[in-house]
Amino acid sequence: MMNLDKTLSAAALPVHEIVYQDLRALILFGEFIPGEAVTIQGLATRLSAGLTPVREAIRRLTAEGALSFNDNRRVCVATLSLKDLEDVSFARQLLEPKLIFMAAQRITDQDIAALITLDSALDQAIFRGDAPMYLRLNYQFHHQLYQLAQAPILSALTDGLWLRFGPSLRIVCGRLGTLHLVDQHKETLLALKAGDPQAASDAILQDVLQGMEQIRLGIA
Amino acid sequence: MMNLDKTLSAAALPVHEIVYQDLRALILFGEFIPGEAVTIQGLATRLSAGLTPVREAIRRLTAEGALSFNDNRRVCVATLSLKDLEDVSFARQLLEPKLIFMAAQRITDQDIAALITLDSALDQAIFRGDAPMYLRLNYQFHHQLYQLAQAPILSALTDGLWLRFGPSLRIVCGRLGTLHLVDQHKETLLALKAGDPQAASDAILQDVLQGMEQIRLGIA
DNA sequence: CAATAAATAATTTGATCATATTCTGTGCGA
DNA sequence: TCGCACAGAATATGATCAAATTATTTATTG
Repeated sequence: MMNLDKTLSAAALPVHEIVYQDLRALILFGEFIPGEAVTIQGLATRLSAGLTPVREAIRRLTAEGALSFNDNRRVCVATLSLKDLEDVSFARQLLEPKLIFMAAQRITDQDIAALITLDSALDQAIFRGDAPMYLRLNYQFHHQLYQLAQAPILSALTDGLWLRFGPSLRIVCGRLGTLHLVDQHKETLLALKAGDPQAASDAILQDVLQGMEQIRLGIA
Repeated sequence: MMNLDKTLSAAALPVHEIVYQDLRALILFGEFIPGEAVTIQGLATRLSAGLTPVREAIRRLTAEGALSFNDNRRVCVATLSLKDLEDVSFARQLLEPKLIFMAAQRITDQDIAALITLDSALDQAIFRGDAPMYLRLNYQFHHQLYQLAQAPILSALTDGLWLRFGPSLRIVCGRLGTLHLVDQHKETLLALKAGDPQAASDAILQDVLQGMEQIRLGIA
């Protein structure tokens, strides 16, 4: 007989996978402060899991640069220096336009419609001043495009960069609010609708530059 | 009293760290075949470690793309499709020249001397047909340059790419031998000695292109 | 009877946890 | 200031359970 869990709840993921995703979201969407210490026990309690799965999730996120493993064997949320931010920015400027160019070549009208819906919700979140929701939706907007590019390795690299500046984004929003936020999503969507990969690529580059500049202002 | 292990054997690293480094080297230097299954228990036995540290190392390397986590919850050495190779190649072409440009700006005569020594040993390994040694030294040559760039994030990204094509490199050497191998290390070293970052950057780009092309021939 | 398919048993492997050990930093007292 | 003891935290092991694969047996069909 077919396992009901698999059909209903997506796949019955291992606990270490669930913990990873939860912890990833916590870091990505600003539940932690850069430099904040995290303990295995603390996370196990917070996420209702055992020590081993938490340990595995921590190692994964350490490999991705979201957490840092100190000499003391303690783990803390990675901090982002200005120099680090420049490196992240450099990498995003190279990778993200390429991904969006590829995505634009295979995107369907249905995909575009979904992105428009997402972008509307994003605008509303900004208007409401809902920073956590803004962070989630903005990430989703970009992440969807990465997936459309059908380039797993480049997507993984670019996705991983978000973990580096995720915690700092929180500070940006907290300090400056959300109303001032601007993006190039409208321009990107127009280019996608027009079937113009180069224009979409250019628009995203501007979006990346704006985003990175906002973080620079926030952490400076 | 100070711990003697720390002064003598570098730092008394945790087992999970040692296992990670060992396993990383095994993957990077061709001890595994792409697609080969790895078991937790098998690695624990092979590396004389417990299950938990091995598990942690596996999660780290999975996050880096060296291993892949299947739906079966089994883990195997990642394979590299031609499409994947193109993506890796694209990323290396963008990242590596930048790193070497930065390295060239801060490199010392002492650093250059060390690289020359390394490159000589590399030539000898090629001449002897010692493929494993060639793989190690070639990686070291590039890795040293990454470190000189003083850009931890870009270095980590670029370093991680080696894990993607490491296992395939082995096949290249095994199938084609080492004697035909060519690189642009001499040109790179000349540019470094001349204090010309752009020339060093260009030389490394050629080296990357050659290297990626060799893999393309190997896995095609 | 042979061949294929289905069911079941055995083995391997992964996931998780409880527990013991080791490490790190800190505060106390000499 | 130095050394020692203690508390908190990370580390590591092995046991136990669950899932999946493989091997074996049984049943069925042409």
